[in-house]
Amino acid sequence: MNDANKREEILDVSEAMIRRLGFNGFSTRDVANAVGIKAASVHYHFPGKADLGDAVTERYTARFLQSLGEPTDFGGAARTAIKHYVSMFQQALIQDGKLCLCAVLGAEIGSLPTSVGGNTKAFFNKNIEWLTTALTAAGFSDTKAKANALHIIASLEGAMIVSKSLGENAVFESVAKTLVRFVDR
Amino acid sequence: MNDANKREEILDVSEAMIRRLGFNGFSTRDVANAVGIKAASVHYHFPGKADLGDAVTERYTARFLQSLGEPTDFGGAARTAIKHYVSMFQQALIQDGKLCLCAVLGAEIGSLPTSVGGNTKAFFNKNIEWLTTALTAAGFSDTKAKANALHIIASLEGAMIVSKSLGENAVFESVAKTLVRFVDR
DNA sequence: GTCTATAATTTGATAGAC
DNA sequence: GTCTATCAAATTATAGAC
Repeated sequence: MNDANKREEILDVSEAMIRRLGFNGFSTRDVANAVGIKAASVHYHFPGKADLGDAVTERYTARFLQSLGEPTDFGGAARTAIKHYVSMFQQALIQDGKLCLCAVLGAEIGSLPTSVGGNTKAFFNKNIEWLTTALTAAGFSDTKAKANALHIIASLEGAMIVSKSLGENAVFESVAKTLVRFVDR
Repeated sequence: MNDANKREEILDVSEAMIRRLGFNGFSTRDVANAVGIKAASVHYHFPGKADLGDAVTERYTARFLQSLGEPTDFGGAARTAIKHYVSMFQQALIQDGKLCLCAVLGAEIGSLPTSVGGNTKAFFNKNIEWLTTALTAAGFSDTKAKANALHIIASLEGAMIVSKSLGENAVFESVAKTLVRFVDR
């Protein structure tokens, strides 16, 4: 395992822990143990926990946006765009069994390092922009596109939390289904 | 300040801290400082932090359900029932500047004491039941009532988180407005 | 890059005086 | 009920050897 991979491994484990336990629910030692190194080595790669949080949120946002692709690629098909968007969250919850990183961080935004809070905010803004652009391209007015974008991201983030809390994927599935029908009208 | 009030004061401060910082974002010492007593005195009222979490979640759920009233009080008026339900969350976010307690706890459910996680789950189940009953009383089929109930609570919890993260109440207001129109059809 | 060793601080909690 | 005093463990690091 070379350096670059070890760094990525630390990020992988940290992201998983934040999404399962919250930013204040684990220690750098926990990360070290899971990776198989010592806590001091984690601090070599990331001086402070805030730096670790920064790197995790930046990587997560970049990866998420890249997987999303261009919002204009769906042309006039709003339903296709929304289905694609919904499937991104669905995959995270159902396959990985994990919440959206920024749903967790957003819930504890008051106790996050400033930079991590800023990255969380940026994630939401970029997602809203993506959805608004996709819906505008599908013929929605600017006002309706924005309102629908907010509704979609809020529903999905909330559905993940409720679904995970109840231990029933069916909750998320139901909301996702309702959402696709809803936006399609 | 008599005993009963001091206990309530501890609960007030603890609830506020959980809703702002998350369950792992504060210490019993923080609570003691805010109340103006010593940490040992907090432990007299609540032996462990889990007991404190239990009491906060139980009180929150009871108070929330009482404020909600009976779901059948709205008769056939789905829009009135939903508006009332939405206003409960609106008040918390806009006036108190705080998220729903269980939105925060649900996001960090993986690192909560078992009993607190159970109370969080119970809050969601009771809310879903309230909404389902209200919509059924308004003429929705059982299936549609349930699907709408899940959609409503998910949207509101998610909207609070996104809104708080972005520092814009407008996000919540938009989702609330969309939601009332949506359910009304 | 990773280790050992260490340290300052915080945290959750208890014992026992008042 | 609240306090002082205390504690063990955990947490977030840092210094310096290898």
